[in-house]
Amino acid sequence: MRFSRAFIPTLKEKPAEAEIPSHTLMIRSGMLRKLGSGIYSYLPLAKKVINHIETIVREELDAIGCQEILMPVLHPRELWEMSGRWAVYGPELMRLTDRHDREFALGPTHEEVITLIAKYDIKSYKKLPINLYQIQTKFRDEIRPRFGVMRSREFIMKDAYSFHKDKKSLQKTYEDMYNAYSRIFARCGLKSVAVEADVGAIGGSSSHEFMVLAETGESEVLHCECGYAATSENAKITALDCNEHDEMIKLEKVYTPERKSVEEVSAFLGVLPKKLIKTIVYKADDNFVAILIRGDREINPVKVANFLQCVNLEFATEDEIAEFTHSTAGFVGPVGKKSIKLYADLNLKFMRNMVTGADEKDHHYKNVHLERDAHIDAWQDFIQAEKGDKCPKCGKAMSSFRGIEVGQVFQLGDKYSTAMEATYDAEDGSAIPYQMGCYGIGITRTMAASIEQFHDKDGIIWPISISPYDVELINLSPSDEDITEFCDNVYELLQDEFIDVLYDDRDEKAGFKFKDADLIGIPIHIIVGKKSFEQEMVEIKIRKTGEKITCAFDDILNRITMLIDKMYDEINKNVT
RNA sequence: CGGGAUGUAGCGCAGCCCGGUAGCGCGCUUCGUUCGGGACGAAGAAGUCGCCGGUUCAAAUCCGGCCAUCCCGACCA
Repeated sequence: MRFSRAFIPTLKEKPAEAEIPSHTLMIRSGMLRKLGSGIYSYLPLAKKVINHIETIVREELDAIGCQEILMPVLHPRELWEMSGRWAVYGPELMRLTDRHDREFALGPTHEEVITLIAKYDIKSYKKLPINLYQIQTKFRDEIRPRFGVMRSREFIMKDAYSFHKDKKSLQKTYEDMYNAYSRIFARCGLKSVAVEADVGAIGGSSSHEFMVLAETGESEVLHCECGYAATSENAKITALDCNEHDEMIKLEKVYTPERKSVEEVSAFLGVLPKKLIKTIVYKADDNFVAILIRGDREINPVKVANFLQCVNLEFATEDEIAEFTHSTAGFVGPVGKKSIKLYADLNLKFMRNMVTGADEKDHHYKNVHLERDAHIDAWQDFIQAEKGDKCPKCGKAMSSFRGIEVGQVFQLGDKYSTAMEATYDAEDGSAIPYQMGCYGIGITRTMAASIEQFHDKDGIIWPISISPYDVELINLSPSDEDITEFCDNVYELLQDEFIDVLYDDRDEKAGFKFKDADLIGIPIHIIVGKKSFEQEMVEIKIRKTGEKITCAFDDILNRITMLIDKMYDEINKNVT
């Protein structure tokens, strides 16, 4: 492609709307334009990257026997009623009504549609297992879209669904998909890790998220040298230090004027935060409950919601606390008889001599022992794992890094097939619900994740495997006929060898072209200028390292081919 | 949804407090000079000042309402 004819509207300045590198660079490099909050157009450079990622995805999935299909975006309400998710999915489901007042959803995921297809057309055990996928635009009405395509309301996703006669078959496909995912991200040139994910209410036996390592990632991943890795939300907690052998002291109410927060109470009473118990009142759907956790730890709302099996979980307001707990916000505590359920974190079970709110303004209790002084309705793991916590597998301290979730694999079991009465006929003629798996990859998010992982102050650095072009050919003297004729020839020579070239033939100054080239981030630049031309040489620059190689005219094709091969070798050595 | 901020030319911004002809830089068009890291000069095109209403002789500017966008939080298969 000649740059003079290409639609690559680069910008010199940082757009006001962008915060993180991938967002800023996608706009500046002319890949992306915003239509509304969380809604973007992908311009030619982005579309080429998307195509490359999709090609890798298709190759790897087809190689393990998946088949590509395309399902509708528009889903009738009745379909979502069948699975029960019209009610459960919540406001994130985009809904609309047609001229006949019939209701629809814009598909955020396709378990319902695919299960219906299977229900009618995959009737025999002889057809199982089968694994179908599509690459398509998904819609999710995120509360707060942000970071460009990283969290948008409309995005491109690859979603696959597998159907099995039993769990063993599902497990096998799950492992195949897991391996295919590892290969896909490796082939995209990305450093990724698979981490244990939340199986929660669905209760499947296994789920993993694939995280691309990046400082700006929204997820914190805890990992251990033994190989265990999980997001901080999903990581299991091992028991914290406990003072169960301390002497138990008599309960005592103390005056704590205006001290509400853990920090304030801790400082005022001169006790460590870990000796306090936080009592957090939640509104879970229409019920009010209190969760107790240790003062120095953060609550994990995912664990709370899973435990309570609720759809909406939010903090109770001060007024609601007053009305439903007969207590005072800031001084809520577990001691005595309660009007709402009390659930406590497991780590508090044997803790002695703790400090809690006294359900009375400006008062706390000291020396609380929950087993003695309160009635706890259930003990459960509620806290968020942190860096430094003990690994649940081997007990060593875990460290942390940040990551971007680009994919997830999931064993669904028979959740949807049972709900939608989707069964196959087994050998003995009985009708049995399918075992199902589902597997997603955020295509557009993967593109952004690559930029987060590989960029510098000048711009993007694409891995060769997903780069919009293989080579950028820069003619520094477009007004010079000999040089231009030479460049035209190099352009054609490379294209004849199926090397995808962006040819900067524009009548611009050298610096201008260099800046654009660095910004766009094509991995190899061929620079043709007067000085080197006279010596029958060109300059080859490696975008990633800045390394410059001089190269004789008749060696160009050879050198470029070698460089491209080398770049692919670098990537492929990480493909297992 | 709670808190904060912003909407003025394609992009980045000033002007608003103190009402009176709508500005700057980049980009765009034309011409000339320049030509290896975002050149220079000259000429030019381009804006219902987010929308609606109010106050006023007069509103980008003051007042009210609405909408949109961004940030923090809550939330997030």
